[in-house]
Amino acid sequence: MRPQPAIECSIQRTLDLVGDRWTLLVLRDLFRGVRRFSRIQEDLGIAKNLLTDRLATLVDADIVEKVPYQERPVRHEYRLTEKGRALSPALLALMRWGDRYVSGGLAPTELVHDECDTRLELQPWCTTCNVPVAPTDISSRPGPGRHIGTEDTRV
Amino acid sequence: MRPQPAIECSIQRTLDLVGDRWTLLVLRDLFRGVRRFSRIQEDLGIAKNLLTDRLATLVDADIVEKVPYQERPVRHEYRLTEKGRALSPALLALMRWGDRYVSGGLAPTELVHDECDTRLELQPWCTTCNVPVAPTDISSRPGPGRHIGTEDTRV
DNA sequence: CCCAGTTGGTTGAAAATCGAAACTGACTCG
DNA sequence: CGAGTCAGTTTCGATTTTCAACCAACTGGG
Repeated sequence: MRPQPAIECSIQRTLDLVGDRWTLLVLRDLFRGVRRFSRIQEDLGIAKNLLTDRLATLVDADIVEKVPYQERPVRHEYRLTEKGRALSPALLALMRWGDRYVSGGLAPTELVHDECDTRLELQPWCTTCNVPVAPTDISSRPGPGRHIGTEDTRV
Repeated sequence: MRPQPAIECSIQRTLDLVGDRWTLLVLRDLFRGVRRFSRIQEDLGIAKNLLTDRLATLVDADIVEKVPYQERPVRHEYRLTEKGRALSPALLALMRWGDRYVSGGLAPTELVHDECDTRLELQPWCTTCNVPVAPTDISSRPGPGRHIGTEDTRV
């Protein structure tokens, strides 16, 4: 799919799967509970052949599963797998960025914590210290999955 | 750019700006410190005319700025603006997802907490309860920036 | 001065992808 | 029986992307 493969980078690998113009929007709809072919198609205005194709790719990648919601005629809906649900931080991050920089700070939709009804933020979280981490307290280093050439990794 | 506009959603608005096959990869390179036209072009294997076009769009959107790094001949490099840097949580989230689900848990690059040197996670965080929030404990509701129709917002 | 090389592009044609609309097939409901 | 729904598939013209060639402004070497 990607022309010059080579680079070992999880961002690239992720975008190879979900980084086209429609896929993340399809996933957003699934997160929102819009799970049926025709509803997604209507909602996004995506061409049906493309939706067919994108859903098949997502099912292949085990990000989405196709489950029957009725017999005769057999009809399916598309549900996020655990792998698919794990994309929620990415979608949330894109949404919060859009809220702030494209929608002028006025969120069209807010995501809230069920228990206390406050709007969610997205933060880097240290599982050892059990605290949120500010951008200034972050460093990067090559991991076990292979090194990528860098010059200046600081933003 | 989007065929059926209508829907008021910050994810869609964000993806209208950065949601094509190359733009997020270009931004990743800028985060990594790869800032010059030819270096980005080589690194990604993107066609030059597309890179020209994508960079111009990013500059237009004030996500990237073009700054001269030498006179005679005048040569420019591309740098993230504050708006561009604010996309880091989104790229981080995509990276962590790729680490876990595409790279088999072996991160090519890790981001670590300076103080304790452990790898960071990126999680929705409730600033009221002061706890990380699982996807299943999230609801959505219309915000001040306009309503979008929803049925069942549960994941 | 001339020549090769680097950087940051532009141009144009071929190939791949996308979008809109028409069509299909399995079934239900009246 | 006929109309309608859902989930697609097929077709084909329009748009995008890729690939390769070209260009302009300058540098440094001889």
